[in-house]
Amino acid sequence: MSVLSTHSPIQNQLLAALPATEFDRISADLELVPMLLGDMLYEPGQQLRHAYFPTTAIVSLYYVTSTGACAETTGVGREGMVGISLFMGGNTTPSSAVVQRTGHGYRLKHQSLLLAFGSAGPLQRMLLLYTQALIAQIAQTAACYRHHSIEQQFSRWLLSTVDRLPAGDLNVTQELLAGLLGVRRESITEVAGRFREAGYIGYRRGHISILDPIGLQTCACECYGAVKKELGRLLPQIA
Amino acid sequence: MSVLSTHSPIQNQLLAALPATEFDRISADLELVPMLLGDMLYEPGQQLRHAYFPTTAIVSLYYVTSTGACAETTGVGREGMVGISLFMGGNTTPSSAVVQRTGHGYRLKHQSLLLAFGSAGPLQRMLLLYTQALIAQIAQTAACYRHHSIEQQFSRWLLSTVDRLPAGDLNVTQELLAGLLGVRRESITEVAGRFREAGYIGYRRGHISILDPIGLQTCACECYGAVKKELGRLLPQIA
DNA sequence: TGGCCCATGTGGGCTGGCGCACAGACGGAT
DNA sequence: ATCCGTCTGTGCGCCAGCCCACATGGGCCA
Repeated sequence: MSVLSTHSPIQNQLLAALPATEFDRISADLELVPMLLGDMLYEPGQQLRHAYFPTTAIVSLYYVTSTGACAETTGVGREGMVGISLFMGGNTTPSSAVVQRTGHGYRLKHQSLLLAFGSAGPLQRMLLLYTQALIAQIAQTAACYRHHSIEQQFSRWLLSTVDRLPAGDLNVTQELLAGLLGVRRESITEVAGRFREAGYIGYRRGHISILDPIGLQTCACECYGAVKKELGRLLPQIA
Repeated sequence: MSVLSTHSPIQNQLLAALPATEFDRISADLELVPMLLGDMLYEPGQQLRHAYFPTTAIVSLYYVTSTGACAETTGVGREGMVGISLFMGGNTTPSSAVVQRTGHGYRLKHQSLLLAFGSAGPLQRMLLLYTQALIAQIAQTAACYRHHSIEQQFSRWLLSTVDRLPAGDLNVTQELLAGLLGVRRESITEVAGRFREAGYIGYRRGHISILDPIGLQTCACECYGAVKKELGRLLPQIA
């Protein structure tokens, strides 16, 4: 099974939503890249050279505090892109981006992106709308961190992650996940145990699989649905 | 003392940073408006008609959870604008914006803003850079909510608020402030008491004045400085 | 097949922030 | 000058989530 036959840029929903003529303008510059768990796409202050459009990979954007604690501000999967600072003008951000699920994506050179963005067509419009959705997502995360329990946040994270997955289970250790959410590993272990007992999820060393999304939704806060709804409002072509 | 003699659009730092020719294109459409404590500039889902450029007023953007709890995601003063969803394309947002400090600002009709934004000049560039700064601010707030104590967050809030003020004290009750930060009123009372004792702030019924910003900084988390630094990096013309 | 590393399970003690309840006191309005 | 509503002070008990320490066991590699 060759790589060429199984991968296509239109697996990324943003790219898929572009009108054909607009897509053709950049398609030659789209470069398929493997994205491996732990790959650091950018670090604070580092100049970006590419924007990434994940297809099967998932990326986490997060902040690191001065004491070393982490907090994921949002995830990016096939519904989005990484590197909005390229067209927003800042070229870099104070946050970090790391691959959270191994997979593939397409990257686009800074120049090509700017060129396409600058022509004020559908691509610009789409990227700005996606950025607005991203803002809503980050803001929702802030409220979620402030008010919701670990159980709620964990459910929310699981649900939004399966939405970004074609299928199958996640290769994530509880340790890593706790790090992303900025909570103790033990707290995750405890909640995960409850969820397994309830039949919502299954897991073994380094793997989590969602068995009952509906059940999970009863545990999640409204943030999951709110973010999804806003993305659908802004970019109805997606999902 | 007439209103005309004491108010000018260039009291807003974004407007002031525009090149003269660019500023002239919109200046005729800028309308001075009073902004009173509690004024709701927009609610979730409500179609915006104007963008606001505060001069002496301060606005809070916040989320309300399904249980009625609030969480401020960011504030906007003379350094920024309210209503980015107008040029981002979504026209509305799931958040709310309310005036937190009485003052004035200039508003600009949706049409005029779009027209100026669409010409891809310095104004577009500036608004996008400001939006990126806003994203950084919201993301930092998320991390802050996750990891920092009420004392740290309170200090941070006070410091970033005085930065938006020409001078003088704040007309804010502890109750309102607790609501914004999404914490108990009693928690604010307690920390405020400690700060007063330390000589950092003074207050009486509904008023807070910052006496020792340097002292407050020793209590604040890095978020205050980080946000300020990022704004300075993206828009060096401002402060 | 055996060994080792790292992910997961479990328990105990601690504390920041919550919820509730009520007392005092400032200050605008009559 | 008085009154009353609202803002501020304070004291409980409570619990989610923290930090720390250690036991167990799965899975990869030699």
